[in-house]
Amino acid sequence: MLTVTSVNVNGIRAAAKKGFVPWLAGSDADVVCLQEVRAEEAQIPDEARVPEGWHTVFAPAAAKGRAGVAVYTRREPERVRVGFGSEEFDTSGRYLEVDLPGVTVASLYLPSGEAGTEKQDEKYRFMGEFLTYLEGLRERAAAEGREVVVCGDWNICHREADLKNWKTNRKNAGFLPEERAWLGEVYDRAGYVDVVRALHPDTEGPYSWWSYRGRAFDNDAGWRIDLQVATPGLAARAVKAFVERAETHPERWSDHAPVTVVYEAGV
Amino acid sequence: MLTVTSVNVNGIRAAAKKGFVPWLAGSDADVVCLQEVRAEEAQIPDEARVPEGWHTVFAPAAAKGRAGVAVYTRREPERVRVGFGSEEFDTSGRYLEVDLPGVTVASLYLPSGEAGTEKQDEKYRFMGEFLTYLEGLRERAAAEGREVVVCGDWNICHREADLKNWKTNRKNAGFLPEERAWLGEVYDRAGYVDVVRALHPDTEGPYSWWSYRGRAFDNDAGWRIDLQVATPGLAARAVKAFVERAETHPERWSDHAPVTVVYEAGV
DNA sequence: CCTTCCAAG
DNA sequence: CTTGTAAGG
Repeated sequence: MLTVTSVNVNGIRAAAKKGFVPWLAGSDADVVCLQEVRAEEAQIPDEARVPEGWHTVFAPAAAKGRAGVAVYTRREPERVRVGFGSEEFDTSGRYLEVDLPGVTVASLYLPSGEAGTEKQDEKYRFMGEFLTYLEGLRERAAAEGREVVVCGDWNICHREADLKNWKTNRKNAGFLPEERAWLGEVYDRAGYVDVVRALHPDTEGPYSWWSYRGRAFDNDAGWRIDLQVATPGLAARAVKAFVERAETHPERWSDHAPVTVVYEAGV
Repeated sequence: MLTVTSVNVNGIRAAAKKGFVPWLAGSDADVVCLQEVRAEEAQIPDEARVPEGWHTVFAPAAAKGRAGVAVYTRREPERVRVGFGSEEFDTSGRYLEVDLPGVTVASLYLPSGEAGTEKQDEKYRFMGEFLTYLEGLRERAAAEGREVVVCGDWNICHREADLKNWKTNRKNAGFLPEERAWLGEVYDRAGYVDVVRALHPDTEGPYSWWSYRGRAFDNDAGWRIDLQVATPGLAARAVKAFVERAETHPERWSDHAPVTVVYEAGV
């Protein structure tokens, strides 16, 4: 049994003031992947940086207050790798991998982009390099007999069922045709599986992000952009998946909600 | 009878959320001079911008979110003047004058400075130009038979009794020998009177500003930098002066407290 | 320590 | 609308 949670904390310092720490203390997960930590390790309060019972590794961005990913594990990782071999992105606080027995777990924070701007070009550059990396990762993992799951904020919805207002967002970053096609490549060409969608093929959402603007959260006008993208062998072991909307964290300590998957032990 | 209050609000938008509006509603003053408004008029909520029963005039700074002075009066002013004829400072949101029958009331926000930096040079430039202006103002007012009071945050303490920690602040902006000497010139050469000190010659303070850092307020480690500097004829009419420390505005909607003087009617 | 700004999301 | 940063105080 392996329980993995992914959550974009939107600033761990702000989240720590609003309920992240008790949420983590109550979590049953074996691994928690964080995105948008937005702090250097030294700036994070102890309760969040070295919580009782967890090993934590951080990959902050070179730019202060930006991006930053982390992985919290109950057992110490066998190995830790920062970045994915990209000159442009390895110091941008967007990718971190840890090896646990038989499985590699990654925390990814893909650039959010903005249609028609240089930020979108950057997102496309990241996507290009990262897809190549994912293919190699799957091959290496297969050769070693290990599974992989890339958790994180992918900042892309694949299908209409993945966001409430898909019609009005067809020209917005996160649901552009090129982005959707790319995510299709991650599944069809690189051979990964969107675990939550595989378990819930016919549901709207479940959304994991709601804008702070307007009444997005109250209207459940959300996006399913926080994904667990796994190798088929691991995906086949997924027995349960859920998103913690307001019910379980009513304090709303982030604009994203935690996405959890329970993976069975053997095959 | 003329009651005049001066207060540095440290951002009128923040102050308005913390109690400035009810404080104003409960004020007995005829004139209230504000400093550090830190907003353009359009950004100020109505309750603070056009409060019931007041006429308000604003002199914002060209730089957004900086400085800014205002004068609130119960009767409409006869005339309003922004700045004091300085090319460098007239758009800096630091000086505003209104003429009321027989008396000119000004709201001043003197640069705070920082010892040994360009900011201190700017403060000295302001002080130089402003002293010249004050001399001319007193002469013109005398010729017209009018009195003058320049209310505001002067950002200088004249004497040791004007700040709690005078020993440790002798090399800090606000209590530098040159600044203290300059305030002496305002009194001795330009002929103005520090009204609150004239009424309370032998008291420590009363302080009107306490840093937000550390426990300055709780320890009453304050500075008396918010002054009413008047022509001798008006100063002679002052019958009462007080600073509203925590007692009367426990919400602490600014790091400064209002300084009020009651001036008798005739001479 | 607090209030603005701005960029980013 | 919220998070950081930075400057200013």
